[in-house]
Amino acid sequence: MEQRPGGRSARVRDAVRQATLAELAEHGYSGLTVENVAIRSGVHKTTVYRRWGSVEGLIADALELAREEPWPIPDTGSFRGDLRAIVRLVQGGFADPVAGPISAAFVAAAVQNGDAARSLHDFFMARHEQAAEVVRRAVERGELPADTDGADVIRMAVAPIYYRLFVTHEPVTERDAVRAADAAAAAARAGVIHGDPAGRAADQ
Amino acid sequence: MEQRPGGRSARVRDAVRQATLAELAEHGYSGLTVENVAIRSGVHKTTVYRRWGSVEGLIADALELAREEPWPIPDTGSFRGDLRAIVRLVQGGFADPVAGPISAAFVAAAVQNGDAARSLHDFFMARHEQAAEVVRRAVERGELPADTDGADVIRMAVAPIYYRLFVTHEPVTERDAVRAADAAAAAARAGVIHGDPAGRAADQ
DNA sequence: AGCTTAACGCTACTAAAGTTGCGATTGGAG
DNA sequence: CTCCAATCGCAACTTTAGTAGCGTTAAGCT
Repeated sequence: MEQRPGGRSARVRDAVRQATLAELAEHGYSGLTVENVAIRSGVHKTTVYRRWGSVEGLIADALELAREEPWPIPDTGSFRGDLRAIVRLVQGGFADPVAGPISAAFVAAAVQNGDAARSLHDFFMARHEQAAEVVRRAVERGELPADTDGADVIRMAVAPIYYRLFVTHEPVTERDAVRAADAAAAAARAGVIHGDPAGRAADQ
Repeated sequence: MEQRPGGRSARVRDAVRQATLAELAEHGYSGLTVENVAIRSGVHKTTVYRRWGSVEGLIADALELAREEPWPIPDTGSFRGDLRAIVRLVQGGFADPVAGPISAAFVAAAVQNGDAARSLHDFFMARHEQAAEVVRRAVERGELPADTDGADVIRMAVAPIYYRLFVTHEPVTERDAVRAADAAAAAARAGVIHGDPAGRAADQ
């Protein structure tokens, strides 16, 4: 009756997760197939289908793994510097030949599959909350209005990167990243990205 | 040797295009299949495969149709008003039960297929260029610095909408749209979104 | 150690996606 | 009007994705 997280199941899960990431890095999302993951992991095809259901299930599971590892929140001393560092970290991640395709695959999978979308949603909520730390510090330093919505500042800063990558399919340079960060910083400083009067704290 | 744009081919193409849009509106991108489009259009499955190749090809073609029809660029008298109107138009489009799924399908298809990505790229380049008109007017009125990058202001304004919809999968309210527009306006007014010194006019 | 059973491996099967070859239309030029 | 070639319709086929049934393995408990 009890689960068996300590034994074979755990080994299988790890093998499949790792194979999924490796396949994603090599062939991207459109080249990801259950059969190839099964072969690479040494786990049988039927088993993968039983436990993960589909390609999107594999990705949703890999996302949980990605969510666990924390994020280096910068502390440069200035708000503009922190924000620039965050956005450049995002841009650099997508430019990386290994991490880039994997991250892009997560976004691509979530566009199609509800489970992956939920996983990605949770992932970003955690990221926004972590990154909002730089806004809190800026408020304490008096650089920003007290009612600034931290998570929304992060959204404004990184959104143009994702917009270029996944919507308009334009190239993204480091210069674009810096500009997006500066734009969000300017808007925050102008007091435009303020917290809501009505309770909207819990999104969704 | 010559093409035959006037005859049967044109009829077939129109039928398939229309069937594609209808199927997208009903079942969304994940429910779009070549076979159903073939049945609905009255065109044989093989023919659709030969001319469009795949589901993504169908969408890429439908996109060209969408690109042709022009866009109502607002003229409210103030830059902030114009920008708000544009972003709310985008947000409203995705909220529409008919246009929403179709637009979302375009984005979803482009994430996976190179042809669809190119089509969508061209589509947005045209849109940005058209919408940048509101920035030009604002510059003439003296509301913005002369070297403001019009297309980039539009990008900053609409990016958070797409970011929420297709990346973080958060709900998008009208309030979010207004805030995104105001943030971009504030950044533009602060002179952060300025044109490049080195020639980067031709993107890509 | 021995037992129980959740989880896995394997083969065979079904369903759906996509392809091929050929004969039938049809638009357009002489 | 006649002919030609591009395009389409059609049926059969191949390939790939996903499922079902059943025997086998091994984790965890006594």
